[in-house]
Amino acid sequence: MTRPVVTRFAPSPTGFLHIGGARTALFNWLYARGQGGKFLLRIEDTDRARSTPEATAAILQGLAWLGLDHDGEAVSQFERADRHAKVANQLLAEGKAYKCFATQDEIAAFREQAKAEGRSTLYHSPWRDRDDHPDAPFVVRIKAPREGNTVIRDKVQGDVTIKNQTLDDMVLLRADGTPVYMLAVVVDDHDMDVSHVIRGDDHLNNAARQMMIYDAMGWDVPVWAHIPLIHGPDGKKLSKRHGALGAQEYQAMGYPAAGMRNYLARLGWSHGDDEFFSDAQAKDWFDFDGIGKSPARFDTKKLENLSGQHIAASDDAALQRELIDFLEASGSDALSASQKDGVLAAMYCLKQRAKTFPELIDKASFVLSQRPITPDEKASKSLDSVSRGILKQLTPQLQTVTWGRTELETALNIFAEAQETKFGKLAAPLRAVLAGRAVTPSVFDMMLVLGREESISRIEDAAAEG
RNA sequence: GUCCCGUUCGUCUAUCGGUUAGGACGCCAGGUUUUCAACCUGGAAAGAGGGGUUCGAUUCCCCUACGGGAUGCCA
Repeated sequence: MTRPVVTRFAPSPTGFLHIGGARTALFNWLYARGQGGKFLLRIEDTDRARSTPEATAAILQGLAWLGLDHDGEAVSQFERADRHAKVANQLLAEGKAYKCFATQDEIAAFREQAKAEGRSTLYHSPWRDRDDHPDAPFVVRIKAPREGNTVIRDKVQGDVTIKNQTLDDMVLLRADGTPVYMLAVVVDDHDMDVSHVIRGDDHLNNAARQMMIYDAMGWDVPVWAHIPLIHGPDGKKLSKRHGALGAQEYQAMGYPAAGMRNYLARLGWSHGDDEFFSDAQAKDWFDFDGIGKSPARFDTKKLENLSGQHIAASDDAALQRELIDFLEASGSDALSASQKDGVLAAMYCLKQRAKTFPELIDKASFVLSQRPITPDEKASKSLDSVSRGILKQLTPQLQTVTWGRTELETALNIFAEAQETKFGKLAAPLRAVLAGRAVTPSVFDMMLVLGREESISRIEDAAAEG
């Protein structure tokens, strides 16, 4: 029996979209999209004290940037509290759960003592089998099995066996009647028809607890896939101390979303020796077998490399669009129409050597500069006297951005013909540019002008003058 | 404390009992290049430790060490 594939990403809105969360979302998205299933989003906002609308917005924004589109509306877990309570009460009515009147102080005291005596801190409520119900606040606890084993059939971790005696009668409903996370996830995942639960392996132990609820309700258990967490460069658990870790920070640093997706997918998952791949390939290849079991560290250098490859492989127009979006998001001055045109025209060449959008901007400085351009002193010093002279002479003409490969090729031909003259030496850098191997603001600006029809006579004049 | 998971070059990883342990990023050297970058060639670099099982272990089992997670009326 095969259920339609439904995955979900269920972050709690207590902060920005963590890079680890982003990867979890990506895995869920890749699997759903690869299997022709659905990818749902659920905001786990049952912790009213820590959940904020700002955090929800940040998470939504992060997912949007990464292009991880979800199906349907995002579900608010908090709004489903009544449904969760209903399930708890059903369990209560069926005798599968019970009211526990133990106070938090009592339990805390028990745990402390148990710890001091080196015993298990597992709390066994005396109310599990009592019928007398005092008129006092209570929580609803599930009756956990005390014998046998629970085996989590995990697609990543394999079969993990948990002894039921290590499971406690976990709380389902708090004293104030609100549902607890463990209950909420199970009910929501069931109600949302989630077929595959792909999440961090910090939930591996929880799966056994959650299975108690599935069993008690007679529901089908989803397929589990607990993926290892991402660690910081020092191998320790990821925390804010490691610096920029939110998806938004990486967006702000100018990494293209496609590169980020590729990098994140490759972190902890592999498909043979494939390193650089497209979304289509990732969706096609993604499987649980390729997921490693050990935590991976975030490596900015590799992210940069992959980002550079994605920028280079991007469609010019799409890249221009993304660049404009990036500038907009970063609050930079908007580009003028001619600057946009110039960037687009230059893209074929620019994209070959930028790893991030800021680098792309940097390489495009000759296009973005205000005309006329004042020759770069430092750059022109590296030219020989003749070239410098030409550059100086042509400076007034450095006011156009209408150029492209055709113009460059024209210029190259001119230089090739002038091989015997002093201009011959400029043919090399020109060829380098055409081969996509070199570009500098000064040289490019010269070329930009030299390639123009009306410049030819000037060049010839200059050549004649020697 | 108890329970669960993990451990291959610096990093991400391949290997599903027999390989000179492969690739990628990074690094080093050389080449190309009017700068930077890019590019080309080459190089250094790994099975945590100890026991088994086996003709043969990185691979299977056990122990130890180290790392991580869980043990909440947090998610």
